[in-house]
Amino acid sequence: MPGFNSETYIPQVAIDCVIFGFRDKKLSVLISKLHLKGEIYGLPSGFIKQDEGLEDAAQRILKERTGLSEIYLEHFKNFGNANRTNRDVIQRIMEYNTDFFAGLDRFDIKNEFEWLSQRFISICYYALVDINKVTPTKTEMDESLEWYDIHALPGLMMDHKEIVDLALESLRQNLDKNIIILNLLPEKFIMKEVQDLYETVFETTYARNNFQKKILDLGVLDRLEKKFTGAQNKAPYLYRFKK
Amino acid sequence: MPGFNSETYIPQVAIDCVIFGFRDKKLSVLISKLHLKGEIYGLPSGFIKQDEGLEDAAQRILKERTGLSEIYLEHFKNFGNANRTNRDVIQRIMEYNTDFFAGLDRFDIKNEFEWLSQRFISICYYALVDINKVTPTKTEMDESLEWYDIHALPGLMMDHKEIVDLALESLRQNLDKNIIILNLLPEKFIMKEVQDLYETVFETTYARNNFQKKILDLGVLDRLEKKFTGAQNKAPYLYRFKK
DNA sequence: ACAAAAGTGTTGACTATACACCCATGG
DNA sequence: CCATGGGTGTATAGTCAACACTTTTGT
Repeated sequence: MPGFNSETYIPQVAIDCVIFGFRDKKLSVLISKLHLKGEIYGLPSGFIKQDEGLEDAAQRILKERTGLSEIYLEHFKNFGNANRTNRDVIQRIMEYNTDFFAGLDRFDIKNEFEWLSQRFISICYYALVDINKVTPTKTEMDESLEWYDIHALPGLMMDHKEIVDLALESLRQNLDKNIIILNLLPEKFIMKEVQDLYETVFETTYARNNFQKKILDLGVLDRLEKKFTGAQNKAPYLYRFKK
Repeated sequence: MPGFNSETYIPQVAIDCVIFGFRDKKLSVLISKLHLKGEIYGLPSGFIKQDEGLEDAAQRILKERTGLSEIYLEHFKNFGNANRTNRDVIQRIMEYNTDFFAGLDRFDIKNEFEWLSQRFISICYYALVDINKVTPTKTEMDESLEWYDIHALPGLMMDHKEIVDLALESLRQNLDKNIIILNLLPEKFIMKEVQDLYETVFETTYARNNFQKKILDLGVLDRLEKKFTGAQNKAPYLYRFKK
């Protein structure tokens, strides 16, 4: 385990990241499973180094898990109830992993666990990534790090489910205002993919022709060559976001 | 000075509040001037107690300064650059107030100033209050606590000007979505006051009749009795927000 | 030639804004 | 009875969704 202390990290403040990806008409979130026993699932998270800005910390956490730099991310909420701690989770880990901890130095364990069981404020970001570019990379804490359909998440620790729900709500609101959807798509895409994405995020359907008109009228897309898929129908155009 | 330490407060995290009030077609913000020499102006702020939630801390800070409870408030941004400290301000205070500090115990000063000169993350809220109900109340840190027109603020310490600007931007966005404007108005008001408020916040003008229609069509107002002002014109109706 | 799906054009409903008018109030 | 500002109705323009039609592709 890494050395957690207030020399290197800001105490009592954590960053939690809801990383959204989109594929096959499904909106997915990257979820980590701890490599200790007890079936503990949670959002990718980390702490803020003393010599590091908030967004920098989030970008570092994201880079560790996805391999990507300069990810689009948005702060959407702080969580900071007075009784907001990891203690339940840590208790459970201790119970399920007595064998593992038996082999470790008592002082080290005490140190780490004291840090982790503090009352924590979580600064929460959601990130939008091109799922094709991501290679989920486990940290030393993780047994697995995988995409889960946002509607089929495993049970998450602490209030992480609530965090995901709020991230989705926030994403919806921001999608209406800004053109950030591009971050979830590959560089070139067809209009149907944009429509699928919107329909997935908002859980509704749109009329094909009106949707196309609405998006094109935004004036943010360049029309490129056609995409021949082999299907026996008219080939759709590829688009790319203007720079 | 109060005893700052990590037993009672979460270290390296502060709360800054932009408190908005409205009167005479002016949007105002409550600004504190430190009672030490050096002309230091800043937003009402404070720290989070270990046994206190984030919003609770903000409400406490607001109550101390305004006397009001259950104030409408909204978190709009965190500030957390790596080099974000009070050190410049503290340096200036020290220089301007050598006489004051000469009389104090060295250890106490060192303690307080070490706390205050840490690298800080600011959790920023804006609050909307009925300016008539507020009695600005100085804390022991303040020489004055007064309303300033948002367009005639004194020079503010650190990045507090930037915080105010972002609060205003955030307020504008939320006004469009939600009906939170009521928090800036007295219980009973006439339509012109609502229009003045919108025009002040958005720095524009609206057609009187269409504005009235738009607001009434929202269906959130109860029409009350007329308000006779003594002016030689038709008396406007008073309104109140529905519960 | 035909099925499937992409692209475009047209209509009608709804909404927002501009314009016009009438009404109450106190001097 | 007049100046002033408040309240309401109507016409027009602009926006958005429903419908209809044409085009392209591979079998």
